[in-house]
Amino acid sequence: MDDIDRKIAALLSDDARASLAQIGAVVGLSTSAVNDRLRRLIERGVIRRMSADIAPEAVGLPVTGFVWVALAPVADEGAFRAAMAQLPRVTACHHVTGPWSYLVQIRAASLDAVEDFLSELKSGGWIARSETMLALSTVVEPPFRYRG
Amino acid sequence: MDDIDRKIAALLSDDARASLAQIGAVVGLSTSAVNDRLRRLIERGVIRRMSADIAPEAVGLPVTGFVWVALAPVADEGAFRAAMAQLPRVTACHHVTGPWSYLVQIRAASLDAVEDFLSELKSGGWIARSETMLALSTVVEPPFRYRG
DNA sequence: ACTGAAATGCCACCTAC
DNA sequence: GTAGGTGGCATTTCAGT
Repeated sequence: MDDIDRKIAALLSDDARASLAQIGAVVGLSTSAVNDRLRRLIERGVIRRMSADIAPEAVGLPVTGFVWVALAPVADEGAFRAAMAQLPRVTACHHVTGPWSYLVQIRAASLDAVEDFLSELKSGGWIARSETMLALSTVVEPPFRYRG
Repeated sequence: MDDIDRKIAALLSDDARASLAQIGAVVGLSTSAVNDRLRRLIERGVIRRMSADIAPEAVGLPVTGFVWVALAPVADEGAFRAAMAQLPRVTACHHVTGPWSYLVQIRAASLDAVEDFLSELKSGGWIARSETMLALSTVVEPPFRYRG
């Protein structure tokens, strides 16, 4: 993992369809050398996937919500995590420091859909308490992976 | 934007390097038809970019931080937003409802780097108050775009 | 670990329908 | 939207440094 590997990672982060020749021209390596490095970057898990970044509004998901979750004392934390990982509307879920256990970020079609999500959480019996915030506008946003 | 377009978006979200023929086989369309649709999806901004998803730890950025920001009353909000958009360590920045103005999400090399980021924010004169939380572990994470 | 060249195969594009 | 032909790359491989 040297500077050239990092440069390749940054280039492909910007354009996953860049050819080996194009990358080579930028980093000053032959296509073969770039091919070798790319193979290793994928094998070692440095590059997880090549993904199209979809505009969420364009697929009917204009609402971004942040849900603070305090888990119920009896909750099966593993099951909670598995459930979050499976839901396509959950774009992020972190165990965090501070007064709350988890921060869950979602994309939703509407405020009604946000409410439905909260109902699902509650009916699952996982949460003791929650607090929801909505994004009014977005300055920087990570790529959005549309999982259907 | 019909079901087939959404299917194409989801497929490319999973694998940006899928060929027109592969996509066509799944959605039941000829390569030409897929090509037309793909062109339109990109033109209309539904597909923003094709991007490699990089493992942040692999490029030396293992720490995820959430910084809640209350802007100073005199702060130039436009300048703040421009600054956030420019910083490569800022992975997300949203204007949010609730007691705080902004939620800024960062990736950092270490806790020291998080502290440096907060110092920068304060020295910029933008913020009145802030609160920082750290991710202890991550269940779901959006793709990470490595901007060098 | 990288170069350079050669070959194979595939892919996107175009035309015609 | 389909089907088919074509030209051009991109990836891959290999021998050599």
